[in-house]
Amino acid sequence: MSLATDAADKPTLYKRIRADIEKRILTGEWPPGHRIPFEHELVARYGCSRMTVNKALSELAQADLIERRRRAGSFVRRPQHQSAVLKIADIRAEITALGRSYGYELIHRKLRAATASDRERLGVKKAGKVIAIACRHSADNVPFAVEDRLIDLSSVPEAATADFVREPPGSWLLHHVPWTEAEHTISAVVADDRAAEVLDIAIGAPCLVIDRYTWRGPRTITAVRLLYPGDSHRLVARFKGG
Amino acid sequence: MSLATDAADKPTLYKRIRADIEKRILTGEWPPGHRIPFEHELVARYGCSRMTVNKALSELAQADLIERRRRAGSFVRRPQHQSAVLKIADIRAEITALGRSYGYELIHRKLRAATASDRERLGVKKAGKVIAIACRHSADNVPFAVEDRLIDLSSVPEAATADFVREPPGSWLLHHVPWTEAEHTISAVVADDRAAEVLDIAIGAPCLVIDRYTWRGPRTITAVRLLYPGDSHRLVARFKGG
DNA sequence: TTGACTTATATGTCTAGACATATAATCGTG
DNA sequence: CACGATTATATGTCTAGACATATAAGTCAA
Repeated sequence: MSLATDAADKPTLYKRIRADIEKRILTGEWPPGHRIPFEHELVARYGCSRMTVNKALSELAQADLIERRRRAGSFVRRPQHQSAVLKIADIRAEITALGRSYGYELIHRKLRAATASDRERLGVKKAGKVIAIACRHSADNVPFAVEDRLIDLSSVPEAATADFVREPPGSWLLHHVPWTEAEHTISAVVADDRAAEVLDIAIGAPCLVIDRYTWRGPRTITAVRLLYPGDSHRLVARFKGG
Repeated sequence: MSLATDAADKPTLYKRIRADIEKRILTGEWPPGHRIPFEHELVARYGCSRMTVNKALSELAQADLIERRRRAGSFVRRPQHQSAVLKIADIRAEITALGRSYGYELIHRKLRAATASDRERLGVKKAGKVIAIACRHSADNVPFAVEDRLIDLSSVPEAATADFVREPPGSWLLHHVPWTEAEHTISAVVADDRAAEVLDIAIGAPCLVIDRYTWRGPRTITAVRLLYPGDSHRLVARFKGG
């Protein structure tokens, strides 16, 4: 028999320290505001060097589980209910993850000079060209979401050469634009006649709306509105405690 | 003069290394998949020890900006659009932050033995007592949200002694229960007659729903449903890039 | 009491090494 | 060519120190 004696091969020491402290916080044994043992105390308790406990504490601080204050010590932070991690999966991934077949359909694609309302929606001042796209995503041939998108061509000139007939613009952008930042706004509306027709639902049915605004550095990339039938779609946000 | 040659007191070295790399990723100079210089190369470039560049790279890895692979190197990860930080503020804080006056009203509070549907909603198997609460939050005396909550008394026995007449249950729990985890589910519905009456909106108006399920370790704490008039409330989730 | 000054101390950062370990790449062999 | 064994190497973890620095706490004078 090899050397895996008991539980799994123990993780590294700093991870064990980190997990020990995390457990005491999670169970409430060390409530918010509680002062965690000083580094030199943990050094004594675990018989290791200060750098090792420092690494454990630094990671806990980066995860917002504790707060470190010079000369004072490290303290358990109070839970941040107001901050949760929202998973907004790529639509294709979301549908295939459910074991359903993904379908995509371009409704229209238009290249045009940015109108005033385009500029407002993209948050840019200068005139320029944009691509306006409407398309539909479906699962097992049932409409799943309708997408309404604007791409700023001055930020993504390559987009002019893509026709978006086979590949959804979201996936195309993901593969052609480097790292981006994004902001999502979630709201609820009732389906108007156009949405009702495209999604094959009743006029007045509740819909979940995600408006996603994406940019890189100071440059706007794209603004997109996704409309989901309210009874078939939910967003799940999980609080991240480490 | 010491060795701080140019600009202001530069941040610490590892932070500068981290920022340098981050910038190249953000601008797209190093696209997803690109191999970041090896630690020993960065050591040479910055003239520091390996621990210093290791700390910079470890933090970038913890922030999911890069991926580290033994023997292979460190690589820029592709943007994780599917993960965003959702701010779900405390309702009182949210309203007062808008400069409006906060109002709270208890509609009913009932202590009872858990019914089958209570147990299902809380995700517990054993019978026990619960508190069921309905209340309303308002801004400048206009209904803002209606709250429907279940508290598991076997997890939070002290809740039996709180009347929730002045203090909303969310805020009470925040101050009486240690660290918790939570899961939020967001969906859209139309107002039924009861919701329409409490929120003073039309029947059939769109509403945003947040279902929050909170627990600590294995113990369920509370399940709450918040219903917001769809035209007056939005959730904002910002992509966290580090 | 209050404000200015001093001191003690916990964290923040860094070094120049060390050994461990996973794995990409290479080499041999059937 | 296929596949197993070997090797090289980049990262992972750790040490025993060092000095820097912010700041809580104490000291002292106005």
